[in-house]
Amino acid sequence: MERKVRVRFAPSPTGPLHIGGVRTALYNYLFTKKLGGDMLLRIEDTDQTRYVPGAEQYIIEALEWIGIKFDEGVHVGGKCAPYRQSDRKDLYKQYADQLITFGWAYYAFDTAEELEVLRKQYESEKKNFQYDCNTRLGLKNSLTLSAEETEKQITSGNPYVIRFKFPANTEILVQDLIRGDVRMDSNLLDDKVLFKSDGMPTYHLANVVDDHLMEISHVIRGEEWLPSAPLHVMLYKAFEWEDTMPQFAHLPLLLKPDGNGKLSKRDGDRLGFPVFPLQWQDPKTQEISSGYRETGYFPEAVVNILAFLGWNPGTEQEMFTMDELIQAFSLDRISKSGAKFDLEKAKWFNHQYVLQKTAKEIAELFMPILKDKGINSSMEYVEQVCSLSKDRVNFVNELWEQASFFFISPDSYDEQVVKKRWKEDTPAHLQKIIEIIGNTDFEKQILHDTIISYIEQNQLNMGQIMNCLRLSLVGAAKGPDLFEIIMLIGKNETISRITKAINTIK
RNA sequence: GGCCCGUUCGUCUAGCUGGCCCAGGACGCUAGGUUUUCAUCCUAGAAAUCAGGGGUUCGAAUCCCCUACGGGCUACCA
Repeated sequence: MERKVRVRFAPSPTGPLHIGGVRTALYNYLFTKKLGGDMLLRIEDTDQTRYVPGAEQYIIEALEWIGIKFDEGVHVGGKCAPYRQSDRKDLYKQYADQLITFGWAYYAFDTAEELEVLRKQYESEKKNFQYDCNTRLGLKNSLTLSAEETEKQITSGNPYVIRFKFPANTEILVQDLIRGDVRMDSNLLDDKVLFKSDGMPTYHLANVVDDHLMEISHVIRGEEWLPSAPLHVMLYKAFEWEDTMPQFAHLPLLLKPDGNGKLSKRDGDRLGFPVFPLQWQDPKTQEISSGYRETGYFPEAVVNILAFLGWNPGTEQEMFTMDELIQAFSLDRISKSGAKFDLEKAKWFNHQYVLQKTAKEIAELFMPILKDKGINSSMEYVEQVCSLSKDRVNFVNELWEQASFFFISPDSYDEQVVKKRWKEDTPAHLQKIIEIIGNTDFEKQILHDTIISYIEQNQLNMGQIMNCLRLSLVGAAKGPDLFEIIMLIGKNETISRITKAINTIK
């Protein structure tokens, strides 16, 4: 049976979406679009205690920035609406009840405190407590209580949860598109809570019910879900939805570049690179975490970086547009082991995109930064500056550091260069050059030739004069072609800067 | 502790159906070249005894087993 490909990205609004989540969304997107399928955004907010205001909006904005388009979802609607689990709350109970009716689940009345005591007790005996087929018969639930007692507990308003009843002695097979067949022994699995005492389903129930109702064909998610995949498989079986059970693909995790462990939200800016797509301010602590967007990464670059963290096309091509990625993507080229984020490579990718963009595109992004610095240059001028300088930076916001001299005369001069190049007779020669510039046609080639011939005629050291001239105009030994700079800043400014240098240095 | 997943240059990885691999590419690094500067760019180089040990085989990074290490999960969180 050919089924329409439908995937979903289903984050919890517990804070800013972390970059690993963005990658998961991206892989889902690439996969489904390659196959002409649908992409849905579902918000899994079944844990009211962890709800963070603004997080949902953040997720939507981040995904939009990165360039992932949704066919259905909280923000765009669709035939399976609503797409927010809290708005679907009333829907889940009947499914939990259905499971109970058919003996796949049971009510449990043990309080969190009671279970905690049990866990402590087991721990002190170096054992591990688990609510499972070995222990459930000794606990307070509808399996051990009589029907009347169970009924009484429920009607009297005592809090209860609904747990999945894992069958004993069963081997559960999870067929993973990335990892192959994974088998687990049902005796080792615990009876997970499906329905909480607050009337909300847990992830496991809501996830399976919604994926079924939304006709999801493939579940592509992080590897942290692999251990609970057997439960999900069993739920499909219990609901008799096996025919349309989605195929699973568990993605390798994104690891911390230093040390070990998976990259977490907590890592923040400790590692020198953002872990969030967009900047985020914690509504409670006001603490700000940097984002890729604000740091200066292009969304295309982030997509390219993320795509290569755990996947590769099998060719030598490294630069990919979103469309190219969609064409090239396939699940079987995803690696199995976790990937560490490489900051240097990330910068290199961004640099490649700076290179690719036109001076005009870069200028448009540089303009606001200039405004911030109090510079009011024309677009034409900024564009020319960018055309000369953009290849030298990884990020647009590094342009100021690299090209500020195009806008303001240097206030200081690199001491190293002064020490090495600025000699007794330098001012006199520069004075001559001022004259040359003043009296020669203000044209790049002519100016160049005239100054060079001056140097040659006087048998001067080329580097000496040229470097001092550069020092006067730029303030340091950096920047593009000297004559390009002169042409751009103009005759008067050039002369005034040289004069200023002569009067200032030494 | 238990269960599950993983392990090729510092990093991302190619290699998956065994010989073309004394392991290829990219980032980074080093050295040259271009640029009279810096950066870009170009070229070259160092860099993995394919986690270790056993098999299978004429032949293994590639197949099997064991061990070690790393990671994930083990909540009325997702």
